Amino acid sequence: MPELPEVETVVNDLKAHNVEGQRITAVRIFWPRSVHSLPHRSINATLIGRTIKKVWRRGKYIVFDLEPDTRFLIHLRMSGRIRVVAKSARRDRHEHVCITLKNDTEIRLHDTRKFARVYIGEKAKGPLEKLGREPLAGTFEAADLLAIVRSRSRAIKPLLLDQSLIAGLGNIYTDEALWRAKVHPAKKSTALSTREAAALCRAIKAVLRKGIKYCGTSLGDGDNNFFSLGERRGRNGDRLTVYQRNGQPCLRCGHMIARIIVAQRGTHFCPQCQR
DNA sequence: AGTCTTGTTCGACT
DNA sequence: CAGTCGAACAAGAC
Repeated sequence: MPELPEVETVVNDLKAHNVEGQRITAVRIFWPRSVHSLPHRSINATLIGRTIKKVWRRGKYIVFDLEPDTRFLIHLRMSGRIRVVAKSARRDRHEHVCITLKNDTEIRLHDTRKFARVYIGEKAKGPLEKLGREPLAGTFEAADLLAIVRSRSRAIKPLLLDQSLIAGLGNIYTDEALWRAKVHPAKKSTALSTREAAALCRAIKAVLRKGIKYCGTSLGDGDNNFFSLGERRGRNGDRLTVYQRNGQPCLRCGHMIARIIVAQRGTHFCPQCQR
């Protein structure tokens, strides 16, 4: 599923497909619940005729800054994918929102599960305001993570997944970061030492950068698997250290990787080196 | 053919 | 209030 590195990959691919600078000429919606707009009828007025000035990422949101001043967001949730295709291309039955551009291409939201959302105009403000720190920002340092883990008393894994504290981590990269930092996913956040918090901060940045470097994680061929534009697979799946490696040996100590449930989430870790 | 699974958000409950 | 738990979302896998 798309987490920070996957969303970053999609943003990079959108830039490579030259959507920046294009004017929006039409919007077609085939599954209304995929769109959050206020009021819903103003979608055309908010988008059509405006130019996409910049595409960027905040947490797991794709942000489209428009000119004149407004924006829309896309959150891919579990199985959402973005396509940029000729507007004449036949619509797939899972393509729920099509945004036509001046150059006769379309940005299409494809989602078998229909959980992905497009936030338009006023509705695009709230989601970004609720987000916490950007983990890859240079200003996000060990001391910042330490302050966050000390500010709450809960298991470290759900804390890392809390988008209002740190924006962009999901199940995959959280498990990867905790393994790398040798921290047990169920350990109480307040019990982390200064040293552990520093290691975890470094681990978070490292696993996210690695994910971006290999254009995201695509596991298997299922419908909720991640693909970027052009059905391009991420190559980070082969490089995961713990996620979905339960039953296989730990790459550090050889102990068998375990799968447990933490905060109702499937969690992969090494019982030997993560205490 | 019904049940389970999946990630995220949100609301209810403790 | 802070944290935990479960529901809802939707469709594919089994």
